[in-house]
Amino acid sequence: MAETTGGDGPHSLLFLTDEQLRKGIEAMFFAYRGFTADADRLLAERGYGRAHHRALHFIHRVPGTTVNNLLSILGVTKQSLNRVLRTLIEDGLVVSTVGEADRRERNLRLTEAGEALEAMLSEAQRNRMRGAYRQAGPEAVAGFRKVLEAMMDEDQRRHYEALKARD
Amino acid sequence: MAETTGGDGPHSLLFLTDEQLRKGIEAMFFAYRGFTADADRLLAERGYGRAHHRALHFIHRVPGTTVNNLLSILGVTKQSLNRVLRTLIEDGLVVSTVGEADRRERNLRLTEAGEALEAMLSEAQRNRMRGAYRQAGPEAVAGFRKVLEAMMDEDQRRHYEALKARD
DNA sequence: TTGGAATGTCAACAAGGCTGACGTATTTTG
DNA sequence: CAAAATACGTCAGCCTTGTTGACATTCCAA
Repeated sequence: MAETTGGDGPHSLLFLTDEQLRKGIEAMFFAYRGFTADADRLLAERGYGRAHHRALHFIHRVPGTTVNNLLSILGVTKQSLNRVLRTLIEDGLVVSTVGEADRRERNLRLTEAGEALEAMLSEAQRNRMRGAYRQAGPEAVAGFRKVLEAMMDEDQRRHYEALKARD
Repeated sequence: MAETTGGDGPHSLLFLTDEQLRKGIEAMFFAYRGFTADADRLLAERGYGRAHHRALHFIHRVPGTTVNNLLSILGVTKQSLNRVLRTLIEDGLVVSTVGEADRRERNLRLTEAGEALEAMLSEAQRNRMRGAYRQAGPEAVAGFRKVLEAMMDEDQRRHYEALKARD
């Protein structure tokens, strides 16, 4: 009985107190800054921002993806994405080709230079994540992923799962 | 031997593969959107943004804090913070008083209206977090926190720990 | 008393969100 | 076949929130 109401064991509900929730909220805030810090530095050196990183990341993950699909993953307007995409194309990091089945669509792919930058950013972010994973251990990592997945909106989880299913 | 190199058990290093790290990275990206979504909606209805939320949150957490301390927690420039702070003061959500020990400093506090808005935003974010915690369970939550803490920069962790130590 | 620290303010600028409107090409549908 | 819907790009304008730089004020401390 004490196990479900007052105890500290695995069936305790003490992890749902406002104070515990608040610590989780603050942890998310501070950790997200660390999460993006390294890539942000690399991007700034090249005159890019996080928006460019996001585009590079998802075009790398889903080569040949359409503009519409990217819009839905990123959750921004086409005008906003277009601005970023235009500079990436002008700079020779992304190529846009007319769709084969549906010629209204554009298929987006990274060039070699685009892949190179994506790899650099991705490596920086993986290094940060690897350090955290190693420090925390496999069980913690499983919990980490579980909580994050439960925190997503439906739409976001749909995109996340679709990406997870790839390779 | 297989336990440390090839196995899937608690001593496996398979959680450090690039693919696992990538899933963690994408989980962070999508989850952070969910994390902020509810409060963002409430803020937008009132003509505020995330910057206002962050200021309200940390002033609530450390009543009487100085501008400088807030700057260091938030990691932005004083000009950027000042703009946000000014609107909050004009709108009667924050009061700034001259410091007693050091009259150069300004002590920041929430008014009743400020506390009310903070409580509303905080509740929205806690609800989201509570849902995720409940779904994931206490062990997962412990791992979640552990990984996030390991992901922070030194400075950020310092601020995080200082806040954790309060009440 | 003077130098430095803390704070505030003005100006200018950029990234990256947003809305609304419009044009064009293409596909789908009635 | 004509009309509607879709995919995309773009122009114009607005907002928030970040940045730098310059400068004034106030106050503490050497």
